[in-house]
Amino acid sequence: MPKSTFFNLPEEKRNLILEVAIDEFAGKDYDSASISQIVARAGIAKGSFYQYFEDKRDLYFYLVELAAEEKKRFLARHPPPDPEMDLFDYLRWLLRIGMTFELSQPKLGWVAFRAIYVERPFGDDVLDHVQRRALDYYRSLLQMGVDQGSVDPEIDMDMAVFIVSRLFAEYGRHLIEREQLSLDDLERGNAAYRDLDITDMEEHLISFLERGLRPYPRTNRLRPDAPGQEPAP
Amino acid sequence: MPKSTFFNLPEEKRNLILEVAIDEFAGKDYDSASISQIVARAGIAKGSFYQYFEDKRDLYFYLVELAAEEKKRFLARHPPPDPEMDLFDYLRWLLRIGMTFELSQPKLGWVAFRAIYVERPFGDDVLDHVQRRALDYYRSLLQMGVDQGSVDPEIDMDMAVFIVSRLFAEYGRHLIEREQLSLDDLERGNAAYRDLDITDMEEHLISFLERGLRPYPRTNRLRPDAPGQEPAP
DNA sequence: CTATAATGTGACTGCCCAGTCATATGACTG
DNA sequence: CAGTCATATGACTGGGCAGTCACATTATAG
Repeated sequence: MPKSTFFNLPEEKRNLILEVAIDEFAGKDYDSASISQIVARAGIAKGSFYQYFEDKRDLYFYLVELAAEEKKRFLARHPPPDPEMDLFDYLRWLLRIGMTFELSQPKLGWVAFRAIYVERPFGDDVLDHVQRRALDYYRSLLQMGVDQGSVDPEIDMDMAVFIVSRLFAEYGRHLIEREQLSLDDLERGNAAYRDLDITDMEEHLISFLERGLRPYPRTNRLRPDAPGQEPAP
Repeated sequence: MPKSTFFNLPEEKRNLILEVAIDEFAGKDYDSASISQIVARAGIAKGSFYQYFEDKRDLYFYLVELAAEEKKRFLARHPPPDPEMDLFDYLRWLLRIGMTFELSQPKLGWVAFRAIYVERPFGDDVLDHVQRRALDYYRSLLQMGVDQGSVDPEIDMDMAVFIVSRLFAEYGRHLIEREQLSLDDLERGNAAYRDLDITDMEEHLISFLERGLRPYPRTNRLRPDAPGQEPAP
């Protein structure tokens, strides 16, 4: 953990340091990320950095935990309208909110992505734990879906968890690359992306998952013009 | 490109250098990968390295192209039994062969993964080109699927390409992590993984894709015991 | 104001790096 | 044999790095 001096810093200075550090660790390996660069860009002395953090590793862990924490907080701040809703409506919400987060703080997203999928410079249980918790979350969602009757019980649960978690995790980066969005612009709120097209794409993704997961004799919720099994209102 | 001296090297020495270099670039960012480490581990002098390659970048590009080339060759060496087969049978074959490759040369896979999804240290058209070709390949497959009637034409093609390509790309690494396989053991052919479970998982993945992509009034090829629409033989 | 504690500083250490180059070794030619 | 060319070598250069430390500055307390 950072030292108390770091948390005593005026908020603006603390945020600047974090911003610069996130930028550094978002774009580079742990080994390549440079404390010298961070202090230079944040306009503080090398020595000061070591008043705030034990060492490079300390900062790194803090950033990774920050990423997990911020995402959790963000989701909590935008709760689903109805916790009892159908699984696929829930997934739609989760994807929407997740993408809003990813598109507003893409660099934190990269820090997390690197830590989970690219490198674990310290072997590290913490990351294992964060990742496991995320997977368990998806698993419990899907299990609820099975119980609700929204997910075909014949589907292999491990595979379903893999598919949903990876697609959700990849989708943000895919979008950013596809639309050639600049991470800096996104963070500053300057990026002009077409919300309409994007929610369209999310719809396609959810629709695909629904086709893949819902039991066969299904109510075709996705083509409301098609003959369904629901009674007319 | 490497210099002619590199290709004139006795095969064994050349392969050792490549092996060590792949290991280095598989585990680290371009910036962190160390020529000094490579030459030390390969038992050659620093100066010799620069007889073989222009510079670090030269080696890096060569490795990335090698990865693409090797994968292409591997696929060509294991052609599908029937090029006219149903899309999902074709995808099953593609996944099977792709995974065989990924599990026998996981480090090359990592080099490619880093180059495509993690970092482009040189802006680089080459990588764009490789990636685009892969995506176009998936796209043409899926388009053929639509023409065959195996893929619902209502499905958004971009989304389908995204889903199939990412899941196929992620599946190998997922498997390796899940089964805690050691990359070194895999490369040496020492890893004991249970082929049975793995092909089971592949079946689950293909089955999911089929559910998600095939048109609705579908012949249920995946649960042959379920009532289908085919006439009894 | 003075004394003490907390915070800020940047020159410095030892280390590793990519890339160079003068020199050495070997291989082939006449 | 001598001469020429290709290849091998490792000490060396300049630069970046994480982390340290003696000292400077600022805040707090008595």
